[in-house]
Amino acid sequence: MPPPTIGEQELALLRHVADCGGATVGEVVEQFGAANGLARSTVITMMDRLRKKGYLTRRRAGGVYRYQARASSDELTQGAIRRFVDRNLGGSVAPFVAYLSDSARLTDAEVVELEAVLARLQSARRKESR
Amino acid sequence: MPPPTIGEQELALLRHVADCGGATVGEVVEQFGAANGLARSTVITMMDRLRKKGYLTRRRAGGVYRYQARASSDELTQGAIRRFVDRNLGGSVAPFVAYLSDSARLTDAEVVELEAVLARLQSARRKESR
DNA sequence: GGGGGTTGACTACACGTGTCGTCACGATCT
DNA sequence: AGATCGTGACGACACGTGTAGTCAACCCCC
Repeated sequence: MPPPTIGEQELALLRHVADCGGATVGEVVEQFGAANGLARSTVITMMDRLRKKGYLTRRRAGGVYRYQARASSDELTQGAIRRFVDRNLGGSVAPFVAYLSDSARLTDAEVVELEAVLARLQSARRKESR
Repeated sequence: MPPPTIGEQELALLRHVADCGGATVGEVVEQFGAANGLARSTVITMMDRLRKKGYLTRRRAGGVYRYQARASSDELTQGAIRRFVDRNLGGSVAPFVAYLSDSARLTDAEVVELEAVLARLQSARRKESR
């Protein structure tokens, strides 16, 4: 069984929990729920599904369940990107690189990071071909 | 009304038609349909939905409809990326830059392209700050 | 110890998407 | 003309996701 799919809203919620490093339903409702205009029952349903899909764990703590994400927010994001690239871009990141071309889309910090990434990439290539 | 959503399979089909620069149902079935194991009726349904959503146009040509994509394959891809970045990455491409770090994911050609993109970006920045 | 708020399990419903079958029609072949 | 074949319009169904209401159980405070 491949990892179950995740909807966009589910991913957002999952990431929120991951960022908090664990939270109760009440907390999630207060933060994520309120911010997104979701009813309490909606939040519970989503967390339950996420749990059944294996993305969340929970353990009783003081009469209440405390949920925890299996993966970190970063891992989740990387996974989402991987799926997107595979399924929508045919596995090639070239279109994405083209997307980056629009300078307005990158902040200065991102450009710097991109430079660093590229430098790392280039040195890795050199080593390989040696 | 924002542009109607598109499913992954729909996007793939739409892109196929765009790449062909117009095609009949029969052609799409033969190529895209066969390649993806889809029944003829499935292809027709999808093309019809795409048409109703405004992504495809059609005109009768020799007793048969010939469909044409409104946008080019590239535009579609860029649009899909934009949506993905907005909805799943919170509008920031930083996570994607991090994703690029894994050198195994880029071909040599992509690295070269990335260099070019970065060079363009850097000169644009310089100009801006001058 | 009884009430009122909190918590969680269940059920439910709408919509989009993926997938098909069927049926009627018009062109074709013989 | 009759059999055949491709075409297109519809209707249909399953599943995932987003969203919410209800109801019973539980806990804390007075």
